[in-house]
Amino acid sequence: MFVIDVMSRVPVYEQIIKQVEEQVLTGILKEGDKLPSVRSLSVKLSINPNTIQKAYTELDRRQMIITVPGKGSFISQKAVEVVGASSREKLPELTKIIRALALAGVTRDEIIRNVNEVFEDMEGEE
Amino acid sequence: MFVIDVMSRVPVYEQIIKQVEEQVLTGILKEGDKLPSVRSLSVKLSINPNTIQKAYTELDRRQMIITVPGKGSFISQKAVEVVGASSREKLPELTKIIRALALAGVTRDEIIRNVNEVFEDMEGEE
DNA sequence: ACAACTGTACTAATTCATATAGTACAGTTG
DNA sequence: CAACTGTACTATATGAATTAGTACAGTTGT
Repeated sequence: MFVIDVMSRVPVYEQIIKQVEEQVLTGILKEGDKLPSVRSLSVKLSINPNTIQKAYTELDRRQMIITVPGKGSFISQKAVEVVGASSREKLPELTKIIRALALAGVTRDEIIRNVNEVFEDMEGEE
Repeated sequence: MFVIDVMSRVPVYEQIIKQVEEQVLTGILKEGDKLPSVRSLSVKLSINPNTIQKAYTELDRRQMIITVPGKGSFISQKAVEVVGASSREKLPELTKIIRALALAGVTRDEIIRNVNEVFEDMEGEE
């Protein structure tokens, strides 16, 4: 369900958040789907429960999931909308990377080819 | 010369390295240019000299600069080549961001428009 | 009612990279 | 010789991330 790299400089709780977002976007996780419980996931990943809880608390704050005490945490109805909006905020980041690549001598055609490849790959997956 | 954000999660020494790389790529820094001395830069930026030294040591290890004990640190002849090569390694990162944007509903046209804008802006600057 | 699950809250301790502080040594410049 | 340059080293401090442990409360199924 989740793959954690404990050596990464990205905090574990952020890795979890990111992977939930990705799986919501790709449709792996849909509205109403239940996330693993804090305790069970902590066992599966060999991560302290508090770290998992931190991720879940943040996901709940963003309204990506709805947590019901005693029942569990579930993907919210607004999840796709929320993560879609936050992803759009990455457009400036895209611009920065393109600039860096361009300065390094990567051509416009090369980048556009890359863009097209990504879209074609994704259409192939659907 | 350098702008440091001490609140950033990116370490100060990495910020310095990044800005030297950028300035080499944009031509602000050219072969033979002298970097500020470790001590003077530490005063300018109000950063501990050891932090500056860490950045310079790493730049030297990458052969971006050549340091001459007693004289100073200078942009190397290989600098553009080195930073260009490392920037190319960011192509996979570009792919990841494009995927995320695409999943979030950003269209192919929208992204390609962004690519073209960046290149047109850069041509305007030259 | 009870056992086994669920989320939540809280304090304390630990770990680690980053950054700071201070000192010392050696080469260069004018 | 004074004032600069880079380098090396140890010790300390800081703060985020993580771990550890405990406790409380709601839900589920038998």
